[in-house]
Amino acid sequence: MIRSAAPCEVASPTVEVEERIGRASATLTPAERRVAEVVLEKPQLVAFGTVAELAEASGSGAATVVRLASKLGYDGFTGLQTSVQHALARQLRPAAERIREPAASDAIGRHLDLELDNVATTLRALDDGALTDLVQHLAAPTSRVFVLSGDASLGVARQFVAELHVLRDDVSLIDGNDVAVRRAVSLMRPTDVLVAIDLRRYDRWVIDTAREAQTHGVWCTAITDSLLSPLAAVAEHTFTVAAAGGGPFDSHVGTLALANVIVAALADRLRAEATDRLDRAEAAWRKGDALTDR
Amino acid sequence: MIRSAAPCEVASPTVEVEERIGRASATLTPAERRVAEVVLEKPQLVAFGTVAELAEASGSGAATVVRLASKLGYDGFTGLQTSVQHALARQLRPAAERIREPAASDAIGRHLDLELDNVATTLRALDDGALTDLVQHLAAPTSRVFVLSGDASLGVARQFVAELHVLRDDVSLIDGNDVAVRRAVSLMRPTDVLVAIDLRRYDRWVIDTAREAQTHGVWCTAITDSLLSPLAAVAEHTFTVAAAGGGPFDSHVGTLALANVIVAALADRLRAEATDRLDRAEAAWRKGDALTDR
DNA sequence: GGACGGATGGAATGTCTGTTCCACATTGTA
DNA sequence: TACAATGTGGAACAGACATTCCATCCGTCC
Repeated sequence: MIRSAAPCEVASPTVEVEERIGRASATLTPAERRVAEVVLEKPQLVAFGTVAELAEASGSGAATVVRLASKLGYDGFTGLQTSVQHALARQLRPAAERIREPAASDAIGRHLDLELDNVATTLRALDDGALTDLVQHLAAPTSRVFVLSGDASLGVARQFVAELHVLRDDVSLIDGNDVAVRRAVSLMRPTDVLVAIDLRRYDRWVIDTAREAQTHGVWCTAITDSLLSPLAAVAEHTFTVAAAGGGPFDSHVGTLALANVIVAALADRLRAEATDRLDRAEAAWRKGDALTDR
Repeated sequence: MIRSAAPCEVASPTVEVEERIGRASATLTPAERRVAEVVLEKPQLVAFGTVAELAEASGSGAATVVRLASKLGYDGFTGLQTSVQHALARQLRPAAERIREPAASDAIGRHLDLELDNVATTLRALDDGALTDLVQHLAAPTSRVFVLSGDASLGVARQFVAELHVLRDDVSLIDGNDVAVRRAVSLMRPTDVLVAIDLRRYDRWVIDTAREAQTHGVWCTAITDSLLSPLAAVAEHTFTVAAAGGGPFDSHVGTLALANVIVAALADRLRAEATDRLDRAEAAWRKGDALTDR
């Protein structure tokens, strides 16, 4: 049987160092061995710590630490530390960069990795408290919900609006020419809720509109690419999305995944009313025979 | 129902730092903002690097880096560095604790699993030959491209249309009332291309419209949930998508990922014309000062 | 039992890094 | 246009660090 030769390339934090320690383990003195054990068990201590800390953790002297590093073939402790740092950095790289290394296998696979990373990064960064707060505002029966989006994400925003609108009334997308947008904003009330969606290379009119809405006392949330986004400045909560694209455009897959979570959470909170609305829509479809299974 | 208070301790690489940057973002000077961007994008540089390196990476001086750290409330750069180190160390805690991540009993984790699966299933099922063929038809300069979508996926379809339209002319979404739709179909020609998007509980009008288009000799492609879909019957190629949703609606994350792949492939094939179109759009935006970085 | 060799940790040293201060540039304003 | 205020980076300074050297200790062999 030919076993695949260790396909798991993630490996432990310090492949390079482990190998050198294994190779030299026979020639290590007792004190050096204690240091080596700590290096293997707590790589962070090597990556972030100092010679003195590593010496204390292993119950030895600073000189022993440096001697071990030299014996392993490194240029002093600094060399060992650099090696461990590189290993750790490689392990926690956001996968978006990891992909470009292997000379891009097939196009579809590259997209797959990219989009998976977009979804994972976006949803892992999602703060539960902020989500709950947003949903609470979206669920308020007295509020009206407005969605504002840059041109690049307009389709996804429309998808978001459409699904929100199934769950509750008074959901609208702010869109159209300058006159229409300004009118819409001028009619906003402090009880209203705004969800603004825009990624870097921000549309100026979106930023301006969001700012204007905030001055009207509207409760704002931002879905954007960074906490340094101008949208974040006007928002109570900011949800950051990963949007690395394999083509000429940003990918809004992460944004849509986030939208799905928000919609699902809102549906959960509005269960009673939402199911009623869904049932009525269902009845209307059935009456008109609008849907079919085949 | 008492919601579990979501202890979810995973968090993103630098939750602490991110929060502080978001809070202070309004008071940051231009140079400080550049530094902050690097801090958010490359935490490793802060954790492993020095003030000088961070200064160079952000194109600013060492003093600015230290000032930013102080402004964020840290005790100098050292404090900022320590904070990032702690965050990174938490993130890469080996396997033992991270195994909980994919399991995920909380709502967000459930969505994460679902959406990852949607993307993976959809793109893994994507046939390279079919994709190439579709792109070839989409790239034909004599063809006109029509996109047809069920109501549930209309937003994603609009996103698809918008991006296609940046790459080439004559792309339109078939939408509107029955009269408008029938007129649009009646004017179709055998050289045209139709991409029909609809998932189970198919919209009858979408199926009918697609069939009608086919009788006009239009080259049809289906993006749907199954090869048994009625859309598949009229299509030259059928791309199946996974759309399991955590809420009351289907998730169109997989569909959007597929759309991204198609758009990217088309952009690749139309490189010359597409970049020209992108450049002209860019010039127009610049002239009107429509986009901004902050 | 004494002397030798290696191992070990403490202290001195020189380099590197973070911090602070100040002169210069840049922006906004009268 | 001139002035004021703020932003900004270079240079000096002080501290921390890795490194090296050396005295001490322990085990071993003669």
